[in-house]
Amino acid sequence: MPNIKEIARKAKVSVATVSRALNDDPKVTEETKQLVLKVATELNYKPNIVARNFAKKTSNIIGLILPDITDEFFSELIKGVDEVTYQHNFFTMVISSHRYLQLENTLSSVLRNGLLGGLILLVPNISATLKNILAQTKIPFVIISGGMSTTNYDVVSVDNYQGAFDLTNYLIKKCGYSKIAHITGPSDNDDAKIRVKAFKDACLENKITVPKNFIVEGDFTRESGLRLGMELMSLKNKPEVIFAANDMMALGCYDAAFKKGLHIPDDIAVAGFDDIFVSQYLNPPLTTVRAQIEDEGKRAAELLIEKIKSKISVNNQPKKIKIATELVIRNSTKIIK
Amino acid sequence: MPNIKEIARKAKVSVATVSRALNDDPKVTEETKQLVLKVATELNYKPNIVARNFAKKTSNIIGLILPDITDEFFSELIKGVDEVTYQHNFFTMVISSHRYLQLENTLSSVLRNGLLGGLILLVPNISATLKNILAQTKIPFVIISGGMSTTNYDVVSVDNYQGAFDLTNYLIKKCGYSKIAHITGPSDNDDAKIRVKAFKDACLENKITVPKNFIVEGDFTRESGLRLGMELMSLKNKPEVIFAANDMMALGCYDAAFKKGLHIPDDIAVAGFDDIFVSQYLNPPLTTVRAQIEDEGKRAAELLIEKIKSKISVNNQPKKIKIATELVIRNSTKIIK
DNA sequence: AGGTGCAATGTAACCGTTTACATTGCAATA
DNA sequence: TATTGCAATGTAAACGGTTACATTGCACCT
Repeated sequence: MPNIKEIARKAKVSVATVSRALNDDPKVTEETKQLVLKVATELNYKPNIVARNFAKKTSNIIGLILPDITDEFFSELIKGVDEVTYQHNFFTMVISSHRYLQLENTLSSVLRNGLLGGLILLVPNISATLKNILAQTKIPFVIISGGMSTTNYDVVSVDNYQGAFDLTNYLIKKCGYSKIAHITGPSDNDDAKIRVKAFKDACLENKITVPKNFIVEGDFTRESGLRLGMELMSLKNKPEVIFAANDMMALGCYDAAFKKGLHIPDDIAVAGFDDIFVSQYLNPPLTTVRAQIEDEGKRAAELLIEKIKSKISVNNQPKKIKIATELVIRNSTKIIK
Repeated sequence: MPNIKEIARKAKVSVATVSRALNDDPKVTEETKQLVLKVATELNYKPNIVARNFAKKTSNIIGLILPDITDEFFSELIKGVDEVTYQHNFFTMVISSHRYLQLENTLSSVLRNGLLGGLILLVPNISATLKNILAQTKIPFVIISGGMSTTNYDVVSVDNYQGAFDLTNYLIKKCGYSKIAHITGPSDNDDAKIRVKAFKDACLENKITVPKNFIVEGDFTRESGLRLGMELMSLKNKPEVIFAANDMMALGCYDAAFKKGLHIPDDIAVAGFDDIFVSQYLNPPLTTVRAQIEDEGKRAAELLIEKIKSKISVNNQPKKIKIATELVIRNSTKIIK
């Protein structure tokens, strides 16, 4: 396995010159650069990245920390991240936080062992301990999270507010629904929180009053959608439409409607958020909100690499990137007015 | 950032002793080991993994090379791989081969730059150039691929044969279908090839003759399923059931049936392979074959780590691991006899 | 007591690359 | 011609570990 020493010998120059030539240092003559490159090619030389990272005390590996659960978004996200990192000669390392409690451990060791040149962190919210850990680290990072509230960080997030607002607004203004319920996500999840907020704001703006028992807390699972959907459909004065904070819970509502013998959208309408792959194939197809997840990954990676390359990040205004959403109207809701 | 030199100073021992203590070398006294560990903890020491990998000329990073396309399996696969690697103190690096032509390039540089300690390679088939590259590499690898034909490699694969055979057999023996068609995957895809083989064998064993025009080649996309489904359904003597080589093409057949005004399963039955998430929600739910993809990732990672740790792999008999499949019977097929 | 063997620890080379600093040699200048 | 300055290249230290080899000192043997 050839190294720069060998190239240096063959090209009759010093290792420093070889290193400089290979790194396009302007201080080396075009002539010697060509010579070095020629010899390197002849020897089929490949730089030892570990040695380089070690010497430079940097790394061209970007860590992508994912929550424990498997999610169909992840492969899109990973694809987006990897595409950008690859273009910039970086690598993508996927790290699942295997138990949530271990996230902090995993993180604090991974951040300090020199392996990573940057970090993309996908988290449901930013805990105090997490803040602590992030405060101590020197390597640049970007957070993918619903909450933009996290004022001091660079954050990429789906535009939950716009998406949920548009959908709610559509249900009220275009469809004519006035009895409208919402199944929220977990109360500690930033995405979920913002969707509730947008839902409430849209109702308020349209002068729709929402009874307390029309807003119920789920946990993004299908089971919770089923359970809470049953509850809502069992009310004496039941809603005309249920807006579930994600498609998975909307799916649970389909199950609930089936159990109650209710027809969607005639007896009860349902809408979701995410536009997971299955949604278009449901019977009826689900009205929902779509976000470009692959794009989210790309934007996060671009932002991170920008930070890595220009180390001025520190005192800069933190960047907030929102991934636009798009209303996807299908047949689980209808125009009733 | 503390390093072993600092620990050595504080503990009044040499760096060699520190290194040994941290690596659980039996040659160091329990007493000094405890002392070193105590000091290390006090200093909140984290080993520099890059330096270690560099010194040992090994790496605890496992590369997972994925094809360009986004697939819902990938996140399951990644999860399985990462879970195992994590348990063994390895990391998982995901590398998408961004254009198929670049796979060879990506690979040959990645294999030689010292970054990876092992490789899991997901490929539709093993080309000659790929064989060449793999022949030259020193680092251990495992292939995830449909074809077990690849005799000289360690391979983990879904048991395509058993799955396709069982399904075909079920359609004939249990359901009583005798006019049975098959939409294959791409002819250069090993998984697809084995599924066809199993389909034919099962038909043969049950003395069912399949007309030539009942076996048509798709490319695993929904569009090809639609197109070929239309073709098959337009035949004068059309099949009673279509076995599509994956669920995506089965989905296309649903579209085709809808266009032709045919009812599934009464006018035409459909079966698939993979049991993707959407299949259970189709109308009617799809009869198909399921494989444990996460398990596939785990097995591949386990096998690879075993190879890495015991470097005797070379002259050993190559390991062939098959991931069992399971018949999933739903309502897109029915018993007609 | 002196020698032997071995367990515990220390010393220093080494991994491949980068880079601060030193050196060289040539062109421009007085 | 001697001096200066700078561009090109060279020398060697440094990065943080691991490990071959050297050293130490103690227990055991004769």
